Amino acid sequence: MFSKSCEYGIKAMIFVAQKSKEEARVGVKDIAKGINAPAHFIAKILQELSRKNLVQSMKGPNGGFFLEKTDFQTSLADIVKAIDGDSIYDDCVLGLKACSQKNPCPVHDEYKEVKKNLISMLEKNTLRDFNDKLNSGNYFLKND
Amino acid sequence: MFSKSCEYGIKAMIFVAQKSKEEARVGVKDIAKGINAPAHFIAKILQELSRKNLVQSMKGPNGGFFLEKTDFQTSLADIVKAIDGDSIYDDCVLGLKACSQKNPCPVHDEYKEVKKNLISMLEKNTLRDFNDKLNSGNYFLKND
DNA sequence: ATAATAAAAGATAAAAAAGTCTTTTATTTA
DNA sequence: TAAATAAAAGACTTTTTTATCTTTTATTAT
Repeated sequence: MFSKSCEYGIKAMIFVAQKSKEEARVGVKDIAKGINAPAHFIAKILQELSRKNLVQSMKGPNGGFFLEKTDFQTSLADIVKAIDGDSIYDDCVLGLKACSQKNPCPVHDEYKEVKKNLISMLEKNTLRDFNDKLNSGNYFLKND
Repeated sequence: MFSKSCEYGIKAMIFVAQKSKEEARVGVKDIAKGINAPAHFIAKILQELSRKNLVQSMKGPNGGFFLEKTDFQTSLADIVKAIDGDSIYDDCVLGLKACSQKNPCPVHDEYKEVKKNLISMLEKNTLRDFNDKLNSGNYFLKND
């Protein structure tokens, strides 16, 4: 479904959201531990997300990644698009270059519904939502 | 969503279904042209599907791949499982090893619906269905 | 039988994705 | 101002996926 980078990116963003209340910043090492991912790899991913302004960062002592208030309304779709691009929106299930309503592959019509469902899910769920879930203690960002 | 092998596999199966009426067999080269895919690559994929008995094959002159009557009821899910394994059924969207109802990732609940929708689509659509669609002339297995 | 045809099988190669390591730059604290 | 800290950047390595090439085996037609 998503690339590994994207899976890590989503988890990292949720983790930072969770930890970045009241001006606190989270370092790459903490994030890496918190989501069970390779530190250098997520550093790279977060740098990309930082360039695209989905997350903020600060160098030096007490530096790290953090979110501004408005960043909490970032949706899963925003993160996925920033990392994996628009493939979920644009690509044909069967990989046809120019699959469209007018030029559909045999699976186009049936897949359209699934896709709509998926995109709507990605667009309506924001970092704030996941934050609330994690606070309930019943959801996890790692389990091994 | 699916691996390239799986995309090719689905297209190849639909193509063979389409062409394999009345005992006719289709060669790898024809399939490759028909779905715009590398011949050796789809040969390998079809060999795998043949071993799993989703498609039949015959060597020698007038040999090639073909379907038996019962093969037409093969669903997309059958093909996907044969090539990509059960990852669509089993894997967590965020890649957690042991994500489950009791140990869910933050996206688990929301993704469950999407997944259900996707699986139901894959299970209900068979080669016969796509055959009918292609026969209508309004659907395509390649467009470049 | 022999030659031709086409899939089966397996080795090899190329490309992309995932992951690691090192150096540089910005920031803070002493 | 110097040392310490932590992200930024980019080179590099490994692994996986995708693709190609060659040899073998089965089948058919002459």
